[in-house]
Amino acid sequence: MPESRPRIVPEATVARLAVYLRVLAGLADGGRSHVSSGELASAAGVNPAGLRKDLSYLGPCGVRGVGYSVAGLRDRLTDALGGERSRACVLVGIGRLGSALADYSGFASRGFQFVGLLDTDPATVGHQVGGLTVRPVAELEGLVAETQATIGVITTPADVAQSVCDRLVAAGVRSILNFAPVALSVPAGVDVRKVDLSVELQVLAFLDQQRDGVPPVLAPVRATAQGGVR
Amino acid sequence: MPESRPRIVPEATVARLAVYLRVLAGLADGGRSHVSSGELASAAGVNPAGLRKDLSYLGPCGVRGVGYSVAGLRDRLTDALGGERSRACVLVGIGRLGSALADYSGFASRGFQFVGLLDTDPATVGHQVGGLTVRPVAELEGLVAETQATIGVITTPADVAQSVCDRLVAAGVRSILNFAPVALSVPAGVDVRKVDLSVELQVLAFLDQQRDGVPPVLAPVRATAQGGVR
DNA sequence: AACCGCTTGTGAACGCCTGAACAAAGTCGC
DNA sequence: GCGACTTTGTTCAGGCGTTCACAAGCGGTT
Ligand SMILES: NC(=O)c1ccc[n+]([C@@H]2O[C@H](COP(=O)([O-])OP(=O)(O)OC[C@H]3O[C@@H](n4cnc5c(N)ncnc54)[C@H](O)[C@@H]3O)[C@@H](O)[C@H]2O)c1
Ligand SMILES: NC(=O)c1ccc[n+]([C@@H]2O[C@H](COP(=O)([O-])OP(=O)(O)OC[C@H]3O[C@@H](n4cnc5c(N)ncnc54)[C@H](O)[C@@H]3O)[C@@H](O)[C@H]2O)c1
Repeated sequence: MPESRPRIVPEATVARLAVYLRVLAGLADGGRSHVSSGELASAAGVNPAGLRKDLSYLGPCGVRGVGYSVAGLRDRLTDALGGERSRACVLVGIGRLGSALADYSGFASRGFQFVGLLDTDPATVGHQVGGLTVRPVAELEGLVAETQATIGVITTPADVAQSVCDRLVAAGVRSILNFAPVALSVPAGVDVRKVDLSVELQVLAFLDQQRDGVPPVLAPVRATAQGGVR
Repeated sequence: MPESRPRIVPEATVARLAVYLRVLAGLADGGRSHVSSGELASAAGVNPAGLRKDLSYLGPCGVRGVGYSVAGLRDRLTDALGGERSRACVLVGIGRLGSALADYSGFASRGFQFVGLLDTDPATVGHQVGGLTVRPVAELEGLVAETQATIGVITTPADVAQSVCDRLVAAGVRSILNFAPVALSVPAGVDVRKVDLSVELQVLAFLDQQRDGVPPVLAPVRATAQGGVR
């Protein structure tokens, strides 16, 4: 059996692999059997050469002169990104954003299943959201242990996000997706990814201003003499 | 002395500047007058040297031996990231996610104001969300022209996201924040940033699997790293 | 069977960003 | 006023990621 080489995959590549996988799933539904790197790259919004390099981390996946087998590549990517098995997620903070996430069907189709919704607000606890009943946050530890959840999603206000994070980690969760606008500190061995929507808007505002303001005036300036007053 | 010329600022740095700005706002509310790069970096979840390098793109901002003036640096960052003026945003697709965004108060405090909410669903149009009335998507062009909105946020289903994007661009919007899981194609001069939550979960799943699969391989163990997009 | 067109896979150059060390500069104590 | 301490701003090197360009390989065709 040809052992697949466990090369190191850059994190940026992993994120793009997930995008390729989604595009491939759509192509498979459309009945396509083969696809070229150019077409796939176009649909994913990336450079064709970069896409081929990304896929090369998984070893040879395509057929030269033909392209990639849609179903074959899809399965390969699925396997590389964590396999078929469904991953249990707990969601803490069932407010406006948390409710939207809990109700979203797009996660389940990718193997991510919410197994617990937690909140402190008595007015929220007991409600049915996305087929689950919101439970009091006191049950967090028991829920994680019981369901073996590996992913925790934090959609609480910022001031309690760190304490929620600490409890999740202590309960055994090793992957956290954080929507609260704070930098969480976690022990080594725990991964945190942060989604910061305000930052996204602010970056857009900056790019907008830069475009109008002083566009490409001093792009290639390589002035090494920084001492002089400008 | 002439105003300091804006050097080329890497986009990754811009995103972090927005984070620093938020931390500084919190410190200012707390009454702090000065802060060191170490403390600020800790609160933002980055390396102190990297933070100083980021700030150096704006020219000298601090006082050696003392640190940074909280209010001074906050104002400087605010200016660098697009000024004080409030930016008008239109939100298309007032479903679960769109409603959560429209209702969120955290954007207004950073100068981003929703001036229009658009949807096609007759059951949604006319409803009051976040102080605004949802209007039919047919009014998109008129609304953008009238309000001079510069930012468009897309929270529609994926299959109509491209057409919505095209209409926004044609109406004059030059910055787009896209939550739909598709790669939007836009003409040059228009900036798109994409938020893809499924990808975030998939990356976490990959890291989780990698950790369990081949533990002793990864040399670079980062303590409290916070992912970025990058 | 051999050629030809097409597409993949990869090597190497380039540019960007990150992390650490060092020098400049300002303040506080005396 | 002066020294020493603190903290910034900058420079340097290293790693990572992206892009280009081309050789290698496969299918179809004659
Ligand atoms: N809604 C958005 O569009 C948006 C955008 C950007 C960032 N965010 C961030 O996402 C987070 C949630 O936003 P939201 O709009 O849903 O807020 P929200 O107030 O609607 O919801 C927060 C929920 O967390 C619950 N909660 C509070 N303390 C808790 C605790 N200790 N344990 C468990 N649950 C607790 C509250 O009861 C509430 O239901 C916030 O940090 C916010 O800054 C939201
Ligand atoms: N809800 C989530 O947690 C979540 C997570 C990840 C991604 N997303 C993505 O965000 C988008 C919205 O998600 P959602 O859960 O809010 O979906 P939703 O179905 O609740 O809302 C979509 C809204 O868009 C409106 N709409 C449809 N066609 C339109 C058009 N042509 N013009 C204007 N409005 C139109 C619909 O009437 C509806 O109100 C989807 O693309 C989804 O894939 C959502």
